[in-house]
Amino acid sequence: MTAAVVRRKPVSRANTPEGACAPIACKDCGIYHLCLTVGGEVDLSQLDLLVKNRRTYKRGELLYRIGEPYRAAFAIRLGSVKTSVLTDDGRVQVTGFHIPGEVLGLNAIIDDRYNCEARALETTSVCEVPFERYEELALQLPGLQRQMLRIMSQEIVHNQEMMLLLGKKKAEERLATFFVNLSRRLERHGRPALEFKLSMSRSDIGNYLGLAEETVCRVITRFEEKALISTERRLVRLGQMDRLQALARGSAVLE
Amino acid sequence: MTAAVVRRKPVSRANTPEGACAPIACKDCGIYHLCLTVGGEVDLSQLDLLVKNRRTYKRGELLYRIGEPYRAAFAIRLGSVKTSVLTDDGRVQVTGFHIPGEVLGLNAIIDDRYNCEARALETTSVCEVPFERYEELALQLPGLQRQMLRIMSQEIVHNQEMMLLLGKKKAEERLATFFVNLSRRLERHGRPALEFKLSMSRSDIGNYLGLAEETVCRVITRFEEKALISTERRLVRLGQMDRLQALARGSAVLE
DNA sequence: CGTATCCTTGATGCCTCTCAAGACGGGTGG
DNA sequence: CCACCCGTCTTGAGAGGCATCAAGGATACG
Repeated sequence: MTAAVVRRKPVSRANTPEGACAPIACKDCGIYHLCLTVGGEVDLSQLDLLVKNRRTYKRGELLYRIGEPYRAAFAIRLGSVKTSVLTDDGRVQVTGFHIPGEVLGLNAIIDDRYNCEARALETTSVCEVPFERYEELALQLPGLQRQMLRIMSQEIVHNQEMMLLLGKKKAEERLATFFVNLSRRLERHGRPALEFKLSMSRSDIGNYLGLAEETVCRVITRFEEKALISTERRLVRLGQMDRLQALARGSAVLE
Repeated sequence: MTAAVVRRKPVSRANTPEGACAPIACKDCGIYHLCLTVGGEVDLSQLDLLVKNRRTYKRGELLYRIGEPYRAAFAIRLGSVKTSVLTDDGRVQVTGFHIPGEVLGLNAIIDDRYNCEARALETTSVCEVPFERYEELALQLPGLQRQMLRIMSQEIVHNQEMMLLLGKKKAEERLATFFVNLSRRLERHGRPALEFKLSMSRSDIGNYLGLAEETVCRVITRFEEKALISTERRLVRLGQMDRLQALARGSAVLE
């Protein structure tokens, strides 16, 4: 199974129909990316060492904890994961939500310890990518390094955007930004971008956005009153993306 | 000059007396680190291509802007720099302050464009590190890649801590965290850690911490009343580090 | 069908922002 | 060398956005 995936030929970067987007071969699946860049350059059998285990985590299970010795990076095939950091007195800050096709845990490669914790939001299937031989492999596969840098670079950009959001935006702008970004990422991974089911609770969203759970509810209600979105529990339909985007940018207010 | 620096032999990581800590050779200077890891492995003359220009920026001058094509990374020799990101409607979020011995602009290597802007807070001398030949060099210098990953990894950790601060901490905890962290970094670079001069304004600090300038002033005043610190304009003396640290952790309150 | 979890809405209070004004200090030009 | 000026810092008063506390309703799961 692993070998089959790894030896898959690089394909064009054109849009893939959703049906053809099997989790591990998805054009924007992290693992695929990691493999794509090295394909054809070296003996691909080496890559069997990279993608080893598949595993499923149940809702609430930890993929890794802060400070835990590095085991592997994780490419999500199905489900979703939240990552968070902690204060010494127990407060939690959710730092990100991760959907199929995304990779997490990469920056622990250098530190040898995870610097945040990751918890499955629902039943989640991942590829674990043990990188114990990372240093040697990197010597042979220059493209691998580039991919690593790219993924970490993206994370830095995301974190900077979050700092901007947490430091400068109002509640409505934060929620609008959240929906717009989630929508964009779903689209990038070939999934419906205007109607989807949230895998995280209002409480998680609030924690992520630096808001109280109740504030999240109230803002969502306001959005519904203005027909920006409609919701039913965790099912969300984005009605007016343009106005949402304007709100997210701060270039409009919800009059 | 450049060659001399580059060909410098690796030295022990023991503490260096402050006097011996010339900016570019400082044990924790970013450039030194970049060079250290590659020293002795390859033809060092290659490294002349890495560290090319020295340049001085005046207070308020931009090192680079958001979206500008990648020119170089910057190792600060003397002075200080702030980095910030912008909302579309012009709001600014300061994402970091950088002191001598630290490197910035690295993650633009992959994107080919800077993802934040950097501005000198005072007269600042930097080494510009043009990485146009980065990809080739990385092939020959595996240690270089590792250093890049380490620096980016540190930035991710810092950003995560900032998200925690911006999302969950109160004004007093934020200021305490700011002073403790700055002190730690100054110490790491062999400078006085309990008495120093801030290069940034109250307004910059407030922006960085997600607070209004006035709130920064008021909290500092409160700290002085409790004898945690003493200040005179931008000169700061940390009087009770233990209590500051307790505040920063959230495991104490300013009664 | 009961129970736990999640979501929603209301009332109240507080932390921090905003607006305002004055003090202080450093730099500059006469 | 002094006086002026402007940026920065400080403190006060008031307002507001969001957190907190509280309670009821909806949904999923065993």
